[in-house]
Amino acid sequence: MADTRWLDAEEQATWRAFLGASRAIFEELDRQLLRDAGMPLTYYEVLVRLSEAEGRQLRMHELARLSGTSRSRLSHAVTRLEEQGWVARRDCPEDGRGAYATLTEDGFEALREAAPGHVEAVRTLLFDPLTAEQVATLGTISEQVLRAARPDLAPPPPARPRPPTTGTTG
Amino acid sequence: MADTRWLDAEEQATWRAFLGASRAIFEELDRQLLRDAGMPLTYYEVLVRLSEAEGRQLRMHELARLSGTSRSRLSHAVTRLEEQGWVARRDCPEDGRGAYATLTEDGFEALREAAPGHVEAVRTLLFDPLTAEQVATLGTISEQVLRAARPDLAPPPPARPRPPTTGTTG
DNA sequence: ACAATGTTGTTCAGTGTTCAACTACTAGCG
DNA sequence: CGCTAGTAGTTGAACACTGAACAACATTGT
Repeated sequence: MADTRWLDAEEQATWRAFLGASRAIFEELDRQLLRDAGMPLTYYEVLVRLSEAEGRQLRMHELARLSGTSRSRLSHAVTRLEEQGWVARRDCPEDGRGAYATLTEDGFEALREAAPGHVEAVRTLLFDPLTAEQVATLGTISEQVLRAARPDLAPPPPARPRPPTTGTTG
Repeated sequence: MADTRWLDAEEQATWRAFLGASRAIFEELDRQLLRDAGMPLTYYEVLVRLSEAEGRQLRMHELARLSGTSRSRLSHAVTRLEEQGWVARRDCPEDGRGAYATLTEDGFEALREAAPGHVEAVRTLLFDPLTAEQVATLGTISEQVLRAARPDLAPPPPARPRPPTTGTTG
C-alpha cells in the first residue's frame, strides 16, 4: 500500500489509448449487432460457443466459462435467448443440478445471418488499421495478458524449442 | 455484402484472445473500483477528466467526449455522482442550454483515495505481464485503432521524420 | 448411513446503459 | 425580425449486469 507504482507519461498514454480503443471497438460491435441482428455482443458470443459445441449444446457452467461470463449473467441471457427461440434448456440426466443449453435451428439460422456483418465490423475496427506484423504482435500480447488474468481461458503457450530433457525422468 | 472476408485461424485466435483479455481487464477493474472505492470504472474516468480540467470543471458535452461516453450516459452518471456529493452541476453563463459539471472537494478526495488501488490493478492486469517492448507496441497499436475508430479521441500521430517539403507551399 | 462441504443453476434487488423523444436554447439566413 | 436547422442536456422505458442469497443436488470423509 505504501508506494504506488504510478504510471509514467508514456504508460499513461498507452493505457488511455488502449482504454479508448477497446471501448470504441466493443461499443461499436454491440451497436452493430443490436441493430442488424437484434442481439448484443455477449449473446452473440453465447450462440457462437453453442454452435461450436458437440451436439450444439453445453452445460450452463461450461458455456459460462467459455463465454468468459458469469453464471448469473448467462442464466439471464439464456432466459432471454429462450424467449427469442434461439436457445432451449434441457435437463441434465447425469447431474440432477445441471442443465444443458441447446442451440435451436432458429438460433443457428440467426447466427448464420448475423455472422458476416459482425466479422466485417471486427475487421474494419481492429484488423484493417493494423499491419500484419502488428496483428501478430497483438495476438501474442493478448494471449499473455489473458494467461495472467484468466489462465483457464488462454490457449497453451507457444511450443517453443526447449532445452532437451534427460529422458531419464524416473 | 457478397463475399465476407472471414477470419483465418490465426486471426480468430488473435481476436478471441483480445476479446478475452480486454473483458478480463475491464471487468476486474470495475469490480476492484466498485469494491474499494464505491464507483464503477466509467464514473472514475469522469472524475479523472474533471480533476484534470481547468478549474476542475467542464461542459457536459466536452466531458462526455473526453470520457468517450454518450451524453445520455454522462447525464445519468453525473446525477448519481451528484447524489454522492462528488460532482456538482452549474449553469453555464455563456450558453443558456449548457451546464458545467464541477468536481467537488469531496470528489477530489474520493479520487485521491481511489487512485492507488486502481493504478495498481492496471499495472497488475496489463503492464506486468508484458515486456517494455510489448508495452510500446501496444501503445502504437492502440493509437492506430483509436485513430481509425474515434479520430477525435486519438493523440496526434507521432512526429516522424518526413520527406522535406519544398518550402514553396504558395 | 450421515454430516459437512462444495457445486450448479436460478432469482432478486439494485444499479448502469441505451435509444429515442423531448425541452430549451443558439446560429444561420432570408 | 422571424424561420429553420442545429446543438446541449435531460428524461423515461426497456434492457442488461452485478453480487448475494438461495434451493437442489453431488461429493467427500467418517
